[in-house]
Amino acid sequence: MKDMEENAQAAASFLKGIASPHRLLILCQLATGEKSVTELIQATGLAQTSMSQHLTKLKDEKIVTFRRDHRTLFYRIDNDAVLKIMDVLYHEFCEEGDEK
Amino acid sequence: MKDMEENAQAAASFLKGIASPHRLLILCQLATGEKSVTELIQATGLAQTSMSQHLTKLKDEKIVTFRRDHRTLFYRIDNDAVLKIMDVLYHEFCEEGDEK
DNA sequence: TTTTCATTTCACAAAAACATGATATTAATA
DNA sequence: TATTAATATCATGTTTTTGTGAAATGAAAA
Repeated sequence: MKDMEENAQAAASFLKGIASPHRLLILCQLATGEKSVTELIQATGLAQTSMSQHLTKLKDEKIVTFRRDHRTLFYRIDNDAVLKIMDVLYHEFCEEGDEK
Repeated sequence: MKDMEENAQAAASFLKGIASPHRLLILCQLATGEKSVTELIQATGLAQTSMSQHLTKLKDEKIVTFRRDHRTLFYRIDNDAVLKIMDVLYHEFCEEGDEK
């Protein structure tokens, strides 16, 4: 095991990649399968530039990858940890588990 | 299920509560059991004021709680989701699963 | 009841994150 | 090859986070 501070730094950097309402929305869209940038823009209502920057951040953190088909880029989730975390978040924030 | 944007906002706010190297370090300390603020300061090397502000943020997000014993406050983790996420992070960033 | 200990709150500066508009790139089509 | 479609990059202003020093609070001990 490496130095705890380094681990914490790496883990925090990864978490910051997800810790944004807009990026979570993007990830929710991608959870159902790969999507083009245009599709993501339509589904989320984000501005084009903003979308592009969010995707860049997700790429930087190795959370998503993409493939090109002609002039369209299709993004997809490519990270097990993020899927597990999204599962936790789903149960915690998206299910109405409050009424017994 | 409520509105997706609201869920994303709530989940992101929660994630931001954890997405900091220093707060992860604090949470790692608390993972082994409750600790006083002074103990946390010693274990992490953070400045006193900074520690207090991080703890405030963790309290705001309902990630930790505390009890008072005389003039000492003992903090502890009080959130299932955060424990699950820490487990994922541990396997991803703190284990040397890269050799072999 | 004054002092001390443990901790929080306040005020402010520095750094990081975010959104937006303008421009660039890349691939395809006319 | 000039144009258009899909997307990325750049520059910039704003907001949010973070750290630090100074002052405040609250509970015990002297």
